Amino acid sequence: MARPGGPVTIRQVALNAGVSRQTVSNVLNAPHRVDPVTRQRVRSAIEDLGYRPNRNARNLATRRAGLIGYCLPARDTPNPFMDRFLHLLTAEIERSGRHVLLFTGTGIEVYADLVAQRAVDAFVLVDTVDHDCRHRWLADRDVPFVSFGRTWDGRQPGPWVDLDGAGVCYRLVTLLCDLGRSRIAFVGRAGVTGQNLDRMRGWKAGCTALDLPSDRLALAVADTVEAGGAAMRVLLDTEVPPDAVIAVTDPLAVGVLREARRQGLRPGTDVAVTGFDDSPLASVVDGGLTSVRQPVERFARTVVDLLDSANGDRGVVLPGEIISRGSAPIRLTEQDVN
Amino acid sequence: MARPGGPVTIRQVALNAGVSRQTVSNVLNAPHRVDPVTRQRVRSAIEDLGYRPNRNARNLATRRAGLIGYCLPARDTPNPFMDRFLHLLTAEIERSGRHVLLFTGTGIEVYADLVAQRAVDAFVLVDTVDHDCRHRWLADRDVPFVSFGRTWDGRQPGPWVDLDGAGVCYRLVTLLCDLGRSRIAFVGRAGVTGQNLDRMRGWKAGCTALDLPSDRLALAVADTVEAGGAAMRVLLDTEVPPDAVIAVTDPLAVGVLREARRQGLRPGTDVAVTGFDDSPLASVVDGGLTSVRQPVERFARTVVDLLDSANGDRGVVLPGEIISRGSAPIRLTEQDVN
DNA sequence: CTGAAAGCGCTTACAG
DNA sequence: CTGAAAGCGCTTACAG
Repeated sequence: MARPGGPVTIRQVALNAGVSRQTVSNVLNAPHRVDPVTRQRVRSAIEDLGYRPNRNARNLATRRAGLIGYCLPARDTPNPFMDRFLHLLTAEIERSGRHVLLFTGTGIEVYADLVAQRAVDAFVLVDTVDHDCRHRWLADRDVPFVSFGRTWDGRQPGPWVDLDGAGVCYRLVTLLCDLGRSRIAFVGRAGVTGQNLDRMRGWKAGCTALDLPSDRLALAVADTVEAGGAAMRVLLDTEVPPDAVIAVTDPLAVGVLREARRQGLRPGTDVAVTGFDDSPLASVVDGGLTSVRQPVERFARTVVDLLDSANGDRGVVLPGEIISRGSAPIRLTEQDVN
Repeated sequence: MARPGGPVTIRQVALNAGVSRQTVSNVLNAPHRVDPVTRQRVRSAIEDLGYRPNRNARNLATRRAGLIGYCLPARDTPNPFMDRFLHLLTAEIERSGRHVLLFTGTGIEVYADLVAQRAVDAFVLVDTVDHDCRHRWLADRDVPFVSFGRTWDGRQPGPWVDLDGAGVCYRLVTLLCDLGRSRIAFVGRAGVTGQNLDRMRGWKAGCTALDLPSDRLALAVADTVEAGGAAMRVLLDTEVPPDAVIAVTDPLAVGVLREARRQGLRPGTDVAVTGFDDSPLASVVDGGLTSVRQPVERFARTVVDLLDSANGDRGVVLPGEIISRGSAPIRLTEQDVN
């Protein structure tokens, strides 16, 4: 394995097998072109010497990088969901001998730099924001990419994958209604983003379809337990308080839950509460928090599929999975277990 | 920026500046060697054309990769602490124009492959286990690496960084004693690892130094809330139950807390509880969980320092920081706020 | 089927 | 200080 005299090159394999370097290359890249006998001989030499083509040399010749750029942004609060996604994405990309190249800079100049250096073949865009400028910038320069998340601005360039937030919220309303709930509130985030609006839309549509009121709405100022508690305080400070709350994140839901308990309400009984992302919080909360699990494996797989299929501007929405726990003991039907 | 005719090469810069390609290269890599006037002219051309050297070509010539390998292992349970570390490490490495290359395979053959392909310059080893075989393998082949975590087997090859677990546990005992606690228990993990033993050693040493008993010990079978609860049940099922518990992880501490409450004990009052890692859980728990925060910024910085200093087999232990919350309202002194 | 040639885009000694 | 030469280790047409 570890030869003296540095790493093994294609020249040594060629010498060892008694062929030219081109033939070794052909065995690796176009095996059908070389005689089975020669092929076997070369393969033995490769095996014996533990040869692996030098990545940089190969990349230079093929004008590829074998790397996919991924921005790992600074987060004020950890996001286990995104970390899981990164892991699965990395594994998926590895299957084709490529790897993920990580960077932290968020400015477009960082992308420009990576492109100019030919350091990556493509990008996977995450933490997409409304009107994200990266998509257009990359598309204009013919740099391949796939977006995890939408920019919510009409004609989004490039392929993308996202959760069907409206769909799962609609479904939550239906299931909460089955549970006998009729005053279903929604706790979103202030500074309404496309994602928020999407989920809110599903909630509204569900309420309308079932003839339930959809006027119980509170917006939290941050994605924290405290902000969730504050939002719940607002909701409870009305004539007829809600008997169910759909929160757009788990921390908010935990805050809602805590405030409810503080005001003497029994979670799951007096008020049903649901969150999003099925974070570790959800199972640690007393009694458990019902939450929407995102199909993170499918997201990762789909992203790589789109990356490799050059599928134009195709967008894919995937359904969320409702995980029922004590905070909202929803009875799932076969429709919910895909 | 985006020129027709593909990306800008060094040849075009040379033409544009009226010099040879070597001179352009020198301006980039040994500016002192070229005449200030020429240098300025070349720099203008670089600027005008938006030139950035092709990474692969440069790498091939310099026999470097500009990439640091990092294995992102599959986790059954999310680890926000390690994810933070990865982010900080990436940022730190970026400062020198390098990047992190991610992979998921844990077998040594994955490392061997990356090395043979010259895909990375070095590795950062995380999720180190007792008697980890990677360190010796890499050291034997002169592949640079730095370990985050110890192998706990005597002569560990290569530089490493780790938490002073014994030190912070010793300190915890002292502070809990100041709080009037005299029956301080320890909840570790079964299948005792070096990390466990290190922390346990600190706890034992602290108890001994203060003339406190150190016989209250329970081992949890998994790193979960449930296992923590089970361990606490064991500890409470004795003649004189503990009035303080040091748990080696936050999930275990949450389990301890929950079990205590279930048995009618008031956390922070009847029994003080501390955890490790200052995870999001710690601040979400009612009243808050006192926890040991790891100096993750310093870890990342130190790892990169060691990576670049070729500092032989130097090992660095860094102190933990105690974050006091309701579950163990420890009074910190200036000694604890470094 | 196989190999001699050219080239990928840089850098590193080394003459001038 | 500057440039002609050689080389990094591959691959890709293209003759034979």
